[in-house]
Amino acid sequence: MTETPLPSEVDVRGFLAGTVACHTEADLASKLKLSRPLRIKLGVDPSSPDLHLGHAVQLRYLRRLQDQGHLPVLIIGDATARVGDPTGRNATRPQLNAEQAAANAQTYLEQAGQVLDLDRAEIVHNGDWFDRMGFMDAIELGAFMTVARMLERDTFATRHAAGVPIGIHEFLYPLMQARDSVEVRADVEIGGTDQTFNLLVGRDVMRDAGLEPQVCVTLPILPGLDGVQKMSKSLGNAVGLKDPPTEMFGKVMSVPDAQMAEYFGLCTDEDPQRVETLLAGSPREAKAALARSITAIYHDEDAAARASAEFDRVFRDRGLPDEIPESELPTDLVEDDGAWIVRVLTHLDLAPSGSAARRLIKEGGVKVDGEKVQDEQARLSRGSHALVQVGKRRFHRVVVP
RNA sequence: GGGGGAAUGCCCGAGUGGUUAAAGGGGACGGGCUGUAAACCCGUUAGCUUAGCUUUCGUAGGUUCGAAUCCUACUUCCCCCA
Repeated sequence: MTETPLPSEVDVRGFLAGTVACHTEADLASKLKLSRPLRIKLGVDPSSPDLHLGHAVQLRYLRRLQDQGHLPVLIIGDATARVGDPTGRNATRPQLNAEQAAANAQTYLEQAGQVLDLDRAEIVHNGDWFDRMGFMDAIELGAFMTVARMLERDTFATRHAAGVPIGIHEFLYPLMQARDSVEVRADVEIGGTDQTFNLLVGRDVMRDAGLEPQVCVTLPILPGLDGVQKMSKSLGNAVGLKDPPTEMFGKVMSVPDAQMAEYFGLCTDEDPQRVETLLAGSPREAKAALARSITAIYHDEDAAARASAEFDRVFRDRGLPDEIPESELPTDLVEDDGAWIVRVLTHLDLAPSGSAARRLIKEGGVKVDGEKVQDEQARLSRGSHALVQVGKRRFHRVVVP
């Protein structure tokens, strides 16, 4: 018994396309009826200066709402960054100092601007209000939460059970985030599904402040390049929005096959029909299309095409990349019979230590001018130019004085 | 305040006097293969011009022919009781 959807229901569906959950749809429907731009809050902690595709999932969603006429309210969490969001952490986060937070915030905005139109967004820093609050204000905020409720959270439950310490300040984090919602009078707050608890606390705190509770919309979490854990810079499984084209392309090529569909959906604007066709075909081709599509978003079509061509050249055909760093060896590295390969490798940072360099040679991972180096004692003769290669993808041209 | 426990290599984690530079796993790196920096298989994973030497198991001392393993003090952390 399907009924004809009311106009607001249509709006709700459009609003929520691609999201995971919404608390509550009824609230959202009534907010949409206000026929004014909704204030969409996204809180970001400048804890790490580099944004990656995981952040972009949220930014891209925000961009869509922005294009529907809503107003993104970006909260730069310079205060919250100094506390550290415990979500998903099995250890207390390092607390940032004010300068680090400020510097990170700057680069954050630069990168967010690749996705969002910052001229049509409101940007605020939560230090503006938290720095003014006194200790008693914080206590009052703390009265909002019960220890039992906090301990129900998986993050804390796990840590508590494992005997990993939990700082009191970490309990305050969700309350700070909730307080932000009051300050900016958020209509809607968005975040990853792992943020559900934090988002919902905002509803309670807003209600108490005599405001309409915000609608909480959660978005899927993008898995990292390992295909298992969530994308995160500290896990080293992230594709940075600032990554140069070839690196971005290459990293996407290392996404496990099973995650391709998810990446297409969350990171690209590709038409679902086309995606289906691609996924039905050669996985190699599909992934190349994915990599190209993503690279084009953060660079341009041209750069993506070049990155794609270079990838084929370097990895499929075992050729040389476009740009190879070049440098001249310092003279103190060069002896009468030339420059010792082990020293050259460590000097160029192609190996972290002499022992590691020797190991690489033993493993057959070092080539000079395309020839595998067999002898650890090999020298690059004086006055020569040499192309040094380690593994499949690290190249360096050196001039031996 | 009282009692108990823990600190090991990039991470997790075994190891309670002697082939222990330290099991196993993860990660990373290298090789092979390929459809890619997927998957799979193999190898490497402290430093040092390396058949050898030096340093490493929270810190500082001590016992011993010999210690990550025993003792003392210190530091840090966790748990339980109050």
